[in-house]
Formats: sequence, C-alpha cells, structure tokens
Amino acid sequence: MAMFSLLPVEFYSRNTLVVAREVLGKVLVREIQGALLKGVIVEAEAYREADDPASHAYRGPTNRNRVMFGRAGAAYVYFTYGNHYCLNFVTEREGVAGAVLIRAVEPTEGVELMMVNRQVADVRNLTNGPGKLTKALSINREHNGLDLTLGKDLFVTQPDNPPPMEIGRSRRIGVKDGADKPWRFYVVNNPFISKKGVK
DNA sequence: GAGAAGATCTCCT
DNA sequence: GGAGATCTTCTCA
Repeated sequence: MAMFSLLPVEFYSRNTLVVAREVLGKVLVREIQGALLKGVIVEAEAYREADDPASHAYRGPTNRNRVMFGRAGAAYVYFTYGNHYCLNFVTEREGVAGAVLIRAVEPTEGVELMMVNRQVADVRNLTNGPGKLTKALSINREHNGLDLTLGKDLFVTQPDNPPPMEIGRSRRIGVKDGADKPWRFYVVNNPFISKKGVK
C-alpha cells in the first residue's frame, strides 16, 4: 500500500505554464528529522527564459540561475531582498530554463512547528507568500538543486482524493518587466493565497 | 570594485 | 497604503 504517490520527473519536464497550473492541489512535503510538514499548493507562477524579461534566466545562465537550466524536478531556491528565500520547481527539458515559483500553500500537517518557525499564531498568515512558506517549512539555500523526485527532505505528492477546485489566472506579483503576462495561477476563494483581486 | 535592483515582509500611520 | 530593512547577485567600468 502506497502511503503517497510521488510526482515523477515527467510531471516537471513539460511546458512551464502547464506545470504551474497543474501543480495546484499537489502536496508540498518537508521532512525534518522524521517530522512531516505538509501544505497544499494553492498559488504558483511560471518563469521562463528568453521570452520572459521577469525571469532570472532572461539574460542567459549565471552562477545563481544555473539550476533553472538543469534537469526538471529539481528545487531552485534563491535568496532575495536580504531576508527571504523563494522556492521554485525546475521545469522543461534539460538545457531549457524554466521554473515555477511556489507562492502559497495551505498548511495541512505540522502546523504547530510551522508556527514556531514563523513566530506567528494565525494559520492564515503562516504560508501565504513565497518568503513566508520557505521560512515556515525551513527551506533555505541548502535545498538549491535538490532533486524533488527522490521523496526525501523535500518533495511533492499527488493527494488520493483531491477536492474539486476552481483555478484562476492573473498577472504575476512583484515584477516590473513582463508584468503583462498572465502567468500566475491560484485556487479561487482559497483563504491562503498571497493576494486577492489581482487581475 | 562600485552601484543598483530585487519573483518580499513587517511595521507604522 | 507606504516605506524601511537587509544582503546577495548582477552589470558595467
């Protein structure tokens, strides 16, 4: 009996926009010394390469973004604004840059430990933003390049009986260049998404 | 080697 | 609703 179904590399090695949409409803799992922290992914954004001025990969490979050009199913974790880590899933075939930024999850397991990590008591304020969820799940630069398909430390699973959900689409948050592209996907009416009312 | 901007969050008003 | 915090990374000289 399978305890969970791990998403295979074939899930990730597709068009970035498809992965960004289909990753909604999947379960992000963080394993820390035997404890499991879980959250349902409810908001994600697609970042590509030459056609996407908002992407780190827009100007080609650099020391920071090289994971984006590598094998799909890896974690791309970067540090920004002097305070925050952001978690992405690498997409597309090897050699083509692509990543899906995980912007928000709905906590389902290990909530108490997340509260300790974040120092906040309101569940709705635990993981409703890219910098918040990495802190709640204790994700940092050590996870950059980690293989999400191994089912260890950090991985993603398909829930057994996913509830129906309505998927919304909007422009991306916090970008200037490429702001016109509707490459953000989110679960409509979910209280754990980072921003509401964005067109 | 310097300067600027950044896929954000929190606190303050 | 707005500004400051904070530091890494990139670009250009």
